[in-house]
Amino acid sequence: MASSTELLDQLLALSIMIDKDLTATLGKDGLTLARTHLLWELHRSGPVTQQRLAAVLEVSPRNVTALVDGLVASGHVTRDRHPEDRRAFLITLTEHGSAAMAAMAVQHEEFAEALFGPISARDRAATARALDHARTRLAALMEEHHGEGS
Amino acid sequence: MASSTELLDQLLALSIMIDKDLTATLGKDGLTLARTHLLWELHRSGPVTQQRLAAVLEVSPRNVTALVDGLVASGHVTRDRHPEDRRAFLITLTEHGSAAMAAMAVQHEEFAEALFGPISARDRAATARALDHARTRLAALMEEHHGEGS
DNA sequence: TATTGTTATACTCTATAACTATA
DNA sequence: TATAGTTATAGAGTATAACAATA
Repeated sequence: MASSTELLDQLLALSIMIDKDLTATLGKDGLTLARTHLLWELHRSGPVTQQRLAAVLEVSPRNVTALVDGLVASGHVTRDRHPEDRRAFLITLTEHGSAAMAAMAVQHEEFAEALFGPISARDRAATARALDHARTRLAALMEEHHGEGS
Repeated sequence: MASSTELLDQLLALSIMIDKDLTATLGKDGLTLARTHLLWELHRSGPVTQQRLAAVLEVSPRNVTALVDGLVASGHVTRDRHPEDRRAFLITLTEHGSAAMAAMAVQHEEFAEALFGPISARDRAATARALDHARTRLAALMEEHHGEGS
């Protein structure tokens, strides 16, 4: 009968499993979730400044410095002076980083297909509606809490 | 049309939001996700040893020591000598910890109701089917990877 | 000899505050 | 004066390895 609470618990259980699986998979390539998130953004946007990355990833500039340090060391990105603003750096994917993101895009689709492929179109549509509704509601709730907090 | 990939992305986006909201909410009570997870297990099982907690939470015994240290300091649990095994400790919820978990159970249901309450029974059932299927498939995948790894 | 938990050590993610170089 | 990024400092979560006390 799927009560709201059961649904939430199922969602959380699945999230935790995905997180664990992803962490293990990335770990084999010497990557972490946080660093991969940064690489993924770079893949989507092209070269950007660290300030920009901090805004998009919603983490502190200090944190971006650390993440980029690691990714430079692992050869996934380069940190070059910005040609027009000598205060800033441009973070750019190396070939290695690009290849890793291209492979990840493929894996991502395969993963999605493995998890949800065999499900009926009708159930997929219903699930999309439910998740979308939950996301909208949660965004509203967080907006309220934000108001309270400040 | 909700492709598998779109569904996965929606799921991931919602997971991240829930995680963020939960972290913020717990933070107001001086709790963290990892410590709350431990408290929740204690709430379900009653007093147990650290070894037991390490197994259930799937983290290292060393990590449990650190988590319990924090929870003792915040007054959520007590660490008492096991009456029958002098090597071990029994971790027990204090009244404060019990009250926190009782309140959390209520909040959890309210949260689920806010997110999924307004969704039709039919869509909830379809979502439950989809999530359950994904969980089962993922468990199988992880089992395979585990075999490869070792 | 096996188990329970700790100390020692280390890595990652995260944040704030103070500071430097540049705009 | 404002912005980009770093150094300094700190706390949480996580892990392995070596060790103590007890079984």
